[in-house]
Amino acid sequence: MTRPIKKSEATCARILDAALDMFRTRGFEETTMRGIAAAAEVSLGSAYYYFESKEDLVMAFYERAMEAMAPRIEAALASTAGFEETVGALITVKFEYFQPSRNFLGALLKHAADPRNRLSPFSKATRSIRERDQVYFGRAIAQSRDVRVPDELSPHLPMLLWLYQMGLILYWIYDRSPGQRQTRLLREKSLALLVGGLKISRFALLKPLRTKIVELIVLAEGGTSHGASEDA
Amino acid sequence: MTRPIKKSEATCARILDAALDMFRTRGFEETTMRGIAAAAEVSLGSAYYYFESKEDLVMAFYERAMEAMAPRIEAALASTAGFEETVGALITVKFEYFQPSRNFLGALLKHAADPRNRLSPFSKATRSIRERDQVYFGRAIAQSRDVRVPDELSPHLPMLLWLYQMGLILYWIYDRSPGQRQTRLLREKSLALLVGGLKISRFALLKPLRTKIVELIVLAEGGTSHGASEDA
DNA sequence: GTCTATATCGGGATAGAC
DNA sequence: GTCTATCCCGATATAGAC
Repeated sequence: MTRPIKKSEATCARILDAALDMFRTRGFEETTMRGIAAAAEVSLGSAYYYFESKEDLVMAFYERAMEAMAPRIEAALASTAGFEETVGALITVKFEYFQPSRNFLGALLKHAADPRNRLSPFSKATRSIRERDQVYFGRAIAQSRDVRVPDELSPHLPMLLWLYQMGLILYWIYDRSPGQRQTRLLREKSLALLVGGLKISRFALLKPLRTKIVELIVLAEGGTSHGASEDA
Repeated sequence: MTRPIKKSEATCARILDAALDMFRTRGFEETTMRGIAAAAEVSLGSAYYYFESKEDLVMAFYERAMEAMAPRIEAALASTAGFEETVGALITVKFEYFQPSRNFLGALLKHAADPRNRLSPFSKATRSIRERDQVYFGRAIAQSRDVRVPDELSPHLPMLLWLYQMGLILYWIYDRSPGQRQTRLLREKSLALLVGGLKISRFALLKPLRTKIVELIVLAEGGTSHGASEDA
């Protein structure tokens, strides 16, 4: 209790390290709990003592990833570049960090569509991670001088940008072009188009369209579990 | 051989019926092959004799669904209503048909995001089903008199409408509002907005924007496995 | 050709002994 | 806290009844 490093912590870390390593190299499905236990030199039962399920190990992976990316994200936000560059940089951090785990993420995103699945980026369990990431986009918007977002749209924009990022990541995971060139192109072109759209979204002429779009966004958000009201 | 109804067909149908029933009531993961065999009153071996895997039973479900919906879809296309109504009717057929299987579809869509998974609506295995459905949307476009789609956009529109439909279905599956009211609202409003967008997409003023969007669509299609070139 | 019974394997998860 | 033994399930394989 008094010592900072207990034996149990070391065991726990050893299991997690072994798991993440195998997840990265072999993927999620291919990695077995028996394999993890063997690599960590503990029994199967011990592995389950520390992590209730294979999914729990994935949650730990998410947490670690967000922690590791935080300083790089701060660096991206600290630069004085324009809005498009800053958002592009935020997204690039993710792509670079997840590059070695691309296959693993692929296996994970099988569960992505189901917000009831703990591992889904839309689940309650991943909520804090998701919100932390959306706050980064919010800061990019707040500090940008070259793009002024209409007031009705701005409360939704962090979420929308995050969603856009998730779409890109999904595309990237299944992109089979060499070096995922296709995703890079799509990322650049779509971001330019998106920022262009935001810039003209203030035009008075577009007011009715804008209103309808915001209505739709509010409506869509209302039906999700991570919206304002949580239960049902 | 000569008799229309062979014993094997009856057995096969019994297994499929039992499976679909259990899928609907209990969900995909919770339904076991042993359970299916027991409900169909055949041995486990027999179940595997007719269906190579649990996934095969799901494929049979898809096939059945498309067959069952075909006449209703034809009826929707036969009406002389406008474009928005016709597309709305096409989509409504799906919602009504899949209503009793909503939970089951939820379990399925765990695999949806992975185009390499056979059960994914984006997979090679489901390709013919997907294309058949897209053709329906193509017919709705072709016969519509109130909406003229720009030439650059029209080859992509059946796919885009199908994708839009899939998005709505995904939303619907996880919609927890009573009677999935939320989805109905979203469906109506988004379709109106979409058709409105299509109508103004012909304006000469929007030509540069249109070009960029089409470029983006072509780019995105190029990276998918169900695009023009199939392998890699 | 149709079907049963049964054995086997790999893998996630759990119970209970120590 | 750790391990062994066990269970369940999907999947495969096989031998043989009819």
